[in-house]
Amino acid sequence: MVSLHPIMAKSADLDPRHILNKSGYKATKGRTCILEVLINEKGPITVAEISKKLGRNKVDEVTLYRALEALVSSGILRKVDLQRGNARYYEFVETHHHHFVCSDCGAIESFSDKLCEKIVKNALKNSNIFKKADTHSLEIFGICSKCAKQNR
Amino acid sequence: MVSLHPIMAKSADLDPRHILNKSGYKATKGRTCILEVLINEKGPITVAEISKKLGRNKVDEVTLYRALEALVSSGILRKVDLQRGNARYYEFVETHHHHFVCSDCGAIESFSDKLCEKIVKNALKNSNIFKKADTHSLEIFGICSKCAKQNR
DNA sequence: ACCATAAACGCAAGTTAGTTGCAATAAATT
DNA sequence: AATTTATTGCAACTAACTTGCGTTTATGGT
Repeated sequence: MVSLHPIMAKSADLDPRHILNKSGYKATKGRTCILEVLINEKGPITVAEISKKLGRNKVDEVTLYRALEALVSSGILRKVDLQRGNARYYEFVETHHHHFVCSDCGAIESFSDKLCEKIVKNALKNSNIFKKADTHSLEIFGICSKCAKQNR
Repeated sequence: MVSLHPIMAKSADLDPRHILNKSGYKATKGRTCILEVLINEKGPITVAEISKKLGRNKVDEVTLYRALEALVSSGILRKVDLQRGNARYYEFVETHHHHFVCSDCGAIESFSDKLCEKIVKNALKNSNIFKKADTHSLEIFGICSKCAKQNR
């Protein structure tokens, strides 16, 4: 075990191997690289894009799907639907946030708003069958100014 | 043209044929039945479920997909992702609302909250690239009390 | 009521997205 | 270093969705 010089060390919660082990997974070459791609990406990305970014570390598609599913079930990744064809997107969950998506070019802008918690609280209060919320997703769709200009 | 007795008449905005024509579509037997299923359903439903509910009015899957896509593009239907496997859900858009979904059994409870508009407004104000929002989707995920009881 | 026309349809075939079972491999634990 | 158990890759498969094209059908004009 080589210890890194302080300035080189990643904070533990951004180190793929550490994250994997902490959640009871083996830090295999495959999963480490997959998680690394998602940590660096810092935004939603499709399975096909992940595969491409893996480059020479590419894994079998089955392995990729299984890894993603596992990481989602542990809350390390999040699966989001950006209404772009049939693609599902995955993103590393660092802080909870939402997306503003361009329906035309797919540009994504992230945002967060504490009012969301209030809405969830309201929904719980008014619900007959739910007593607790685990998570939520909010996406706003529109046309970005670049596309708006082009389409005119 | 037979005019219906007042008590039999559907309000125009719930009559599939009227809705179709108003948006420039032909009120074919297929599309009329498809839209009828969705109007009666009053909640998100999968393509497979729609097909089953069509019964003897079943249409080819291609026809179904093309009809759904057209109706979504006109804002008559809405496509939602309830994070249940790979199924996409469609629902008739009567009033804007959101979903509280049980991650276990898939039970759906609809709700709406005016705070959402506020969030959209905030997001627009803070955005660098969006000047206008068309629509948004909000889903809350949790375990319903029935499933919570069973799993214990 | 008939005709023209454009939308909508169904079929066949194809693509993309995601899954299952299983034997081989590689982390982690002892 | 040996053992254990998660993870991997392969082959084959299912599910979800799409494209092209010739035929049918609703609708608006005569």
